[in-house]
Amino acid sequence: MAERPSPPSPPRLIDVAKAAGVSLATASRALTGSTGVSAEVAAHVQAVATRVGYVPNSHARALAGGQASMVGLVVHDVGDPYFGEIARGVLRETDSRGYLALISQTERDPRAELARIRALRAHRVTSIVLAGSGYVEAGTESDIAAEVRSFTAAGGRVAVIGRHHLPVDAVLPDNAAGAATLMRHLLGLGHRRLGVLGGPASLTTVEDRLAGLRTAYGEAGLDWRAVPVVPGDFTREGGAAAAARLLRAHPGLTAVVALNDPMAVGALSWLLNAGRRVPEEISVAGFDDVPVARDVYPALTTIRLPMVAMGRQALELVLRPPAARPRRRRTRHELVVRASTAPPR
Amino acid sequence: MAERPSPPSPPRLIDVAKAAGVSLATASRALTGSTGVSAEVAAHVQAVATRVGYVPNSHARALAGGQASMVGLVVHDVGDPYFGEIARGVLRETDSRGYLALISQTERDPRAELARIRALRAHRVTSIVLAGSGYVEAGTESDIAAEVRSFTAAGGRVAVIGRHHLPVDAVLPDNAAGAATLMRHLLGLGHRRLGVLGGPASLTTVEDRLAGLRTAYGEAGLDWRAVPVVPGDFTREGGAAAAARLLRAHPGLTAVVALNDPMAVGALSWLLNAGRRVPEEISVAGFDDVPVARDVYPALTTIRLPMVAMGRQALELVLRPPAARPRRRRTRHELVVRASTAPPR
DNA sequence: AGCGCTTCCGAAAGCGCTTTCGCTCCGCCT
DNA sequence: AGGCGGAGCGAAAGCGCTTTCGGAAGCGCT
Repeated sequence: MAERPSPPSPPRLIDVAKAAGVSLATASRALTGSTGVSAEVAAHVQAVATRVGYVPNSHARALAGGQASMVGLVVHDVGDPYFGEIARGVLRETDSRGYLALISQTERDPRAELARIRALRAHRVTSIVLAGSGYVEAGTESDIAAEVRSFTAAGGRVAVIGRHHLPVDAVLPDNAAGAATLMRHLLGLGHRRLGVLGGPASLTTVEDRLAGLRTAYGEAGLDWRAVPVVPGDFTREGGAAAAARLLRAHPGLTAVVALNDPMAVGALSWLLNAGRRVPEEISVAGFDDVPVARDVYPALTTIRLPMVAMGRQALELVLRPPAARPRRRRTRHELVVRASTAPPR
Repeated sequence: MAERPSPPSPPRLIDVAKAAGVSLATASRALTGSTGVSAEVAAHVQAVATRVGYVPNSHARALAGGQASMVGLVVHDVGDPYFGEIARGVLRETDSRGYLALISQTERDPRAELARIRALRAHRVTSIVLAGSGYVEAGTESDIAAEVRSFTAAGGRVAVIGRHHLPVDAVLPDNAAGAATLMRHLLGLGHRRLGVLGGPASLTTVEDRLAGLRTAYGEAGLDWRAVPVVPGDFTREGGAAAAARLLRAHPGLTAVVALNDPMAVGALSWLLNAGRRVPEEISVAGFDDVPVARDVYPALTTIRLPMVAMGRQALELVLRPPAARPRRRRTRHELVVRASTAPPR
C-alpha cells in the first residue's frame, strides 16, 4: 500500500516568517500589531501571511498568554424563544467584537448547568454568561455558586441574566414590578377570580413574579391565599397541562396569568380546544413578550422584556473589567395590552 | 500601595501529579483514560484531581495533539425559529457527546459567513456545520466554496444543512418534493389563482422550493408563468411587506404560498389587518412547520421539516470520519394541513 | 537460577505561539 | 571623533499538555 499523502498541514507562523525573510518573533509582532516592528516590515509580513493563507492557531495563542477570544453562554434551551432572543443579542455583540461564543444548553437540568460551566472552564473561557434558571434547590445551586465563586476567584468573569442569587454582575428585569403591573391591569379590568400558571418552584424568576402578583393583588384589598397557583414548567406543553388542571379544579375563573409566554400560549391552545372563548369567557396574560405573542390567537397581553438588549448588556458586562462590587443592570419592562384580556362578563 | 495578591492560578496537571506522588506522564494517562496505568493509580490520581479542583487546559490539550473538542455552527440568526430548532438539535448532540459548540450568526450576510468560517478555523475547530443560506451570488459563494475546500483539504470536516452546492456531507430536506406536495394540496382544494412569497434569490433553498411549486403546477396543465412571485426575505416583516405588494398587484388571488413559515405568519398578520378573512377569502400556506405555525391564527398549513433531527444528523455526519464521497442524508417531510387553507369560494 | 516478556511508570521532546532579553546598527550630542 | 541611547530585530524560554521512548520491576518459563 502506498503511503497516502498526508493532508497539507496549515501554515504556521514560522512558515510565514521564513517566507517573509524575518524571524519568528518579528512575524509574531507584525501580526499581533504590537510595537517593535517597522511599519514596512509589518506590512510585508502581513501581506505574506494573507498570501499563504495563514490562520493563527488560537490554542497556541491562548497558551502562550494571549487573550482567549471566546465567551461562554449557558441557556436552558436555544429553541425556546426567550433564550433564542437572548442568544441573538449575545451573538450580535460577540460577532461584532471578534469574539466567538461557546453555547450550551442545560435542558433545565441544574446538574447539567454545573457540568457546562466546568466544560467552559476547561476551555479556558474567561467570561461566562449564565441565562435563565437561578435554581434555589438544595444542593445544586450551592454547587453552582461554589463553582462560580471559584471561577471568579481565579480571575474569571461571570454575568447572569434574570437571577440574583449569585454575587456577580447581573442583568435583571424587574420581575416583581412587571408582574404587579400585569396584575393591576387585570384587576383594573374587573377580574377578581384569577388563577396562575406558575413555573418551576426552584427558579428565582418564579419567586419574583409571584411576589409581584401577590403584592398587587393584596394592594387591592384581596386575599392572595384564595388565588390558585398550579405549577408549570415554562413550556408550551406544560402550560396547556397546567391550564387543564387549573380550570378543571376552578371552572369559575375569569382570568389566568401564565408566568411566561410559552405557557400562556399552551393555555390558549387548551382553552380554545376546550371550547372556551378568549377573552370573552376568560382572559389570558403572559410574560416576556416573545415574538410569537403577537401572532397567536388571540394576540397575547403580556409584559415585554427587552431580551435582545439583555443579551447584549450581559455580554458587555462580562467583557468589562470587574468592578469592586457586582454591577446590577435593571432593564425596563412594559405592559403590552393585546386581545387576550378583556373585562369579565 | 501594597501589591495585590495575585489571583490563585488554577491547578495544573503537574500540581495534581505532585499531590498524587506520580509523574506528569502518569497523571496525564490517568486522566485521559489511556492505557499504561494501573487501575489503582488511575483512580488515585483522579481522586486527587477532583479534590484539588483540577480542570484541564483545553488549549494545551489541543496544542499537544489531543482532539479539539469543539465544533462550529454557523446560522443566519439563532432567534429565527428554524435555526433555533436546528441549533437545539446540534446542541443536544454536542452536549451529550462532551463537545462544546461555537456558534455564530451571519445575519444573512454572505461576507459575514466567510468571516465566521475563518474565525472558526483560527480556533482550530475541525468540524463545522453550516446551516441555512447556500448563496449562489457571484463572488461570495465561490469565496465560501474556496474556503471550505481549503478547510477540508487541511483535514477539516464540514456538513451543511439545506444547501447542496458544496462538495461536503449534507443533510437535505427534499425542498422540491415538499413544495410540490404543498402545491398539489392547494390545487386539490381547487385553487387556480395563486401567488408566491419568494425568498432571497440567492438561496438554493428558494430555487428548489420554487422548482417544486412549478413542477406540480405544470403537472396540472397550468401555466406557471401566470403565477406572480414576489421576492421576500424569509422574515416575518418581509412576509407582511411582500404580501402587501402581492395582493395590491393581484387582488383576485385565492391562495398565497410563502416559502417559509415566518413569511406566512407575516402574510397572515397583514391579511387580517387588511380585513381579509383567512381561509374563507384567501388561503395561506407556509413551509418548515416551525413551532409557532400551529399557534397562529388561523393555524398554518405547512410542510413539516424535522429540524431538530436535521441538526443532530448534521453533527453526527461532521463528527464521523470522512467518506470517500460526500454523504447526503435526505430528510423526510410531511404535509401538515391546518386551518389556513380551504377551498376557494 | 537465568532468560525474555509484559506491565507500569518517568524523562523529555515538542505542539505553535507570545514575550522577555539582549544584540546590533544607526543617528545624535558633546 | 568618540560615546550614548533608542529603535528594530533575533534567540530562546516557556505556556500546559500528550506522547513517544526507555528503564525498572514483576512474571512465567526452561
